[in-house]
Amino acid sequence: MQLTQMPSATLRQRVAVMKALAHPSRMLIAETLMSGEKCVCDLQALVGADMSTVSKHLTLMRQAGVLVCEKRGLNIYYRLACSCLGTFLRCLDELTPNMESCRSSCCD
Amino acid sequence: MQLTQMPSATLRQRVAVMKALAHPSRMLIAETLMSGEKCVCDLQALVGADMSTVSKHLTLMRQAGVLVCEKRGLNIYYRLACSCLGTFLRCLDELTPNMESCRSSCCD
DNA sequence: GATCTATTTGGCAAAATAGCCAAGCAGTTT
DNA sequence: AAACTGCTTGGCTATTTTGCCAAATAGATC
Repeated sequence: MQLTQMPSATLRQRVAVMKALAHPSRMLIAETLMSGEKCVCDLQALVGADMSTVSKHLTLMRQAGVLVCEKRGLNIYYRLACSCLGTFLRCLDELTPNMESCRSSCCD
Repeated sequence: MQLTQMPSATLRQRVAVMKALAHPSRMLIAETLMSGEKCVCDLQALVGADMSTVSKHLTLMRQAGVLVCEKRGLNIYYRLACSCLGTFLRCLDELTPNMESCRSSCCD
């Protein structure tokens, strides 16, 4: 692997963000946080996995720069760090209808 | 794992797109294709991996709906299927400067 | 029709990721 | 200060992803 051209820091940052969103539980968390911050226990209830698993997902997303957290009282609240995500996801959702043509190989 | 709420087809589609972009070689391919279509051998030269590896990356991206391909003459040309990607990536790149605060835990 | 060219597919080993349990930890309440 | 609350970390196994090689394929050229 010999990835020239783009600044590698930029590339790594972008890939980290994509990885942070490339999992059903994490995508659901991101979607949910678009309507405002939530504490870890809320997100655990949403995802339905072990608390430790959810915590690890959140750490990953925070380290990628997708989420920010803040401690208030007993709870830790997470929220989205960037607003551009919603726009992108809505665009992707609209892409879905014409998917059949995209999924097939051009050699079929 | 018990992911309620969002239509699961939408969730799966979104996750597939994110996975398709969550790899340095594939992100580089996506970035490159923003300036127009390229054939597989061009992309192999860019990425610097085995041809079969690049081909598998391209298949993954096509199946996720990120790329479309077309055969012309001896070559197969790949291009981006959606234009919204560029906007999102530029937004992410601008996010980078304030990353330090995002990466740290709120409990530090 | 044999050969060449561009690309895909199969198969496998190595590396990365996911998720559970148990244990740790920092504030809070008693 | 003991016990509780909300969350994170360590450790482990199971699953998924990655990337190479070798083999297959489809169309172009000889």
